[in-house]
Formats: sequence, structure tokens, C-alpha cells
Amino acid sequence: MTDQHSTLRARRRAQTRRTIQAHAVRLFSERGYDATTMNDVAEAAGVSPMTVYRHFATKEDLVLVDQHAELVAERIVASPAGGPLVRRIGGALIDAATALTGDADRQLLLARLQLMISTPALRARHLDNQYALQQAIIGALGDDATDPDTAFQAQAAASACLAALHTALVRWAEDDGRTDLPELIGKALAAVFGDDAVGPVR
Amino acid sequence: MTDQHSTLRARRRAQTRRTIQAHAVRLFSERGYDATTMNDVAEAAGVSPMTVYRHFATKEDLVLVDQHAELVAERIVASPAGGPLVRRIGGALIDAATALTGDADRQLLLARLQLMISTPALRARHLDNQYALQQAIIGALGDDATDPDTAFQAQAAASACLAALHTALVRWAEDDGRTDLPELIGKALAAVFGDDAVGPVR
DNA sequence: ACCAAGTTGGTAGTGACTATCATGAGGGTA
DNA sequence: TACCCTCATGATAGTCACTACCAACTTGGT
Repeated sequence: MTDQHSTLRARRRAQTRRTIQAHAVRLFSERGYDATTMNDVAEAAGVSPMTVYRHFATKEDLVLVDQHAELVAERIVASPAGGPLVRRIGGALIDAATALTGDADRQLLLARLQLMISTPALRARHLDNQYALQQAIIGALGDDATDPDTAFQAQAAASACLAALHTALVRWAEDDGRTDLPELIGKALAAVFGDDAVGPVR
Repeated sequence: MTDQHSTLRARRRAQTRRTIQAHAVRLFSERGYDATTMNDVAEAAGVSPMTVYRHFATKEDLVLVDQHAELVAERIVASPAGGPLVRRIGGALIDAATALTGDADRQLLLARLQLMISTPALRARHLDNQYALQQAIIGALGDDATDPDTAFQAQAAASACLAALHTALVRWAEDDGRTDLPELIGKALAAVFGDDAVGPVR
């Protein structure tokens, strides 16, 4: 629907959005998140404060916005429905991480992640995003939500997988992205569930 | 240090603090968190807005403040140092939950938890508090932080335990506190780590 | 009675965020 | 080419969380 306008207008909009976010992340990293105002970001990006709010609903979104949930969810749906929960979820997380860290703006991803971890307000909202991701995963699993016990187990398994993911992300950020992220996620999952639960050794 | 003043002054201060929080949680539950201003809280509690800020640094703290971390940490320290991580941490969480749900202001705890889960801003900060609790747990484990791999495994185990805790808390809040919280936590841990990992069946 | 310290209240600000209206630049249609 | 219609952007004024800063009052010990 809103996609294939692809005309000049859409490209410009996407461009200003990228510009704003790039300047925002840069300023936040340089001066600190709290010490940077929305006006500072607008000025650096060469737009009015209003335009910043048009593209990012909150200051936190300047760092946090992503739609990785879809990426993970579609891999969950594609995974064999019969397998153990942890393997399905863990595999999807590793696959998604492989795709993301191969991406061009991997540096931006790393900078954003480091901000998320070091800034309390951002860390909180990041964790909440993970919680939203958890609900997306539950939905993608396609299990019958009718049985409360099954649902409870799915919640528990997914939350633990995401906890492992977060542990790996923190480690990755601390290493400035030098280590292989998918491998780190695999190690974290193995540390939680045991070496055999995650799948064949890479 | 700051405790045994216990004189009239300290008791009054504690009293106003309780009054403010009680009115705040009531208003938040009735009208919604975002629809209630700090002035509303102050007015309902019969104090000036300044006084509210003196007792609670942020609006979120009106719902979130607790020092459960110490409660858990001291139980971790008391647990046998040799055992498996998951059992030590899980046991401490269950013990702490048993103590808290037996408490007098259990209703307040439940109301606060329901607010935390339903309000995005509060949920985010609650999850961040869990993250802080995780660090407290890691510290209480007393493991050598020198070995990065050991530390990484401790982080992964602790984060997964807290994820299970959170799953149990959500379920408890949904049930309006009717189910037994410690038992729920045990089930969540069992769902994540397998039935044998948590300890002898209750 | 007197002083020190702690609790409270008032004022004036900053900064995130919203609502509303105005303007000018695409982009399809006659 | 001329005409709208949409949409991205901008400016203004306002709300609300939160922060100094200063003033007044109460309590507890000497």
C-alpha cells in the first residue's frame, strides 16, 4: 500500500529520516543521550524540530526503532512446526542475527546497541522491545493458545531465549562487534539450555 | 545508619510517603497512568507537588520502587556455593516470592504489578529493574569474574531465570494473585530448564 | 530558650511532546 | 500546460515531568 510510491517524495522522506537518525546517534554517542536535546538533533540534521518528531515519535525512537521482529517472526513460521521450542526460537534468532550483521549499516547497528546498553532510559525501552518481540514469537509459533499450560510454557521458553539473546548482544557490544554475533548467541543459548538443546554444532 | 532515628520525624516521613504512594497507585489504576498528573497525585495526597518529588524521584518510582534485589541477593549468598547456578538462583527467587506474597501489603504489590504490566513506560522500567536485579544476583553468586566464559555463563543463566520469573509474575497478575506465586515460578523454571533442574518437587 | 537539621512549600525555569494552522513542493488528471 | 490534491515541512502556543533555588516551619537535642 504505502510502499510502491517509491517516487521522489518517498525517497526524500526516507533520506531525511536516515539523516536525522545518523546525526542523532552521532550526537548521542559524542555528548551523551541526556545532554543532547531534540533541538540539537534538528539543528545538526538541518531540519526543524517538528520534522524530527514527524519521523520519530519519541527521542528514544531515534535510537531504538527497528523492525527486527518481523525478521525473526517469518523465520519462526518457516521452521518445522514439530521441533522443540527452544531450537525453533534459537535458530530463528541466530539466522536473523546472521542477516543483520552482514548488513551494510552494521556500524550504525553497533553504535545504537552501545547507546541502548549504556543509557538507562534506552536500556529500559530496549528491554520492552524485546518483550514485544517475545509476543511476536509466540504468535509466529502457531501453537494453540487455547491450552493455558502450553501457552505458559511457550512464554517461558521464548523469554528465556530472548534473555540469552540479550546476554549475547551485551557481550557483542562490549567487544565492539569484533566477535561473531550468531556464534555468541549460540553460546548463550547453550549456556542456558545445555549444549545439546540448541542444535547441531556449527 | 539512617534508620534508628525512628523518632516522630522519621515515622511521619514514612507515613506521608506511604500515603502518597497509596493515592498514586489508586489514581493510576482508576484513571490510567498517563491520564494522571503529578499534581493530581499531590492534591489527592494532600501535599504539595514538591513533596511528591522529594519522596519519589520520578513518576515511575511511584509504582516501581522496591528493594527486592537485596532480598534475593542475601538468599543467593546463603545458598550452597557449589550447586548448579540455575538451582541457586531459582531457589532464591522462589524463597523471596514466598516472603513477599505473605506480606501484609500484598494487595498493593499486586496492584503495582498490574500497572507495571499494562503501562508501557512502567513495563519498560520494570524490565530494566529486573536487569539491575540480574547484576545483583551475579554479584551475590561470588563467582570469579576473572574468567570471561564463566561470567558469560552466569549472565546467561541469571537472565534466563529472571525471564522465567517475569513470565510467572505476568501470569500471577493476570490471575489477580489467586494462584500461588512461588509455585508459578517453579513451573516457569521447569518449563525453561526441564523438570529436574529446579530442585526437589515441592 | 536556642540552635541545628530536616521537612515542606513557592517560583521560575528547561526540555520532551502535542495540537493546530499555514505553506510550499510533488504528482496525477483534464 | 494548467489545475487540484496530497503530503512533507515549518511556526506557535501549550501541557507536563522534572530541576534548581530560596523561604518558612517543625522537631530534637543542648
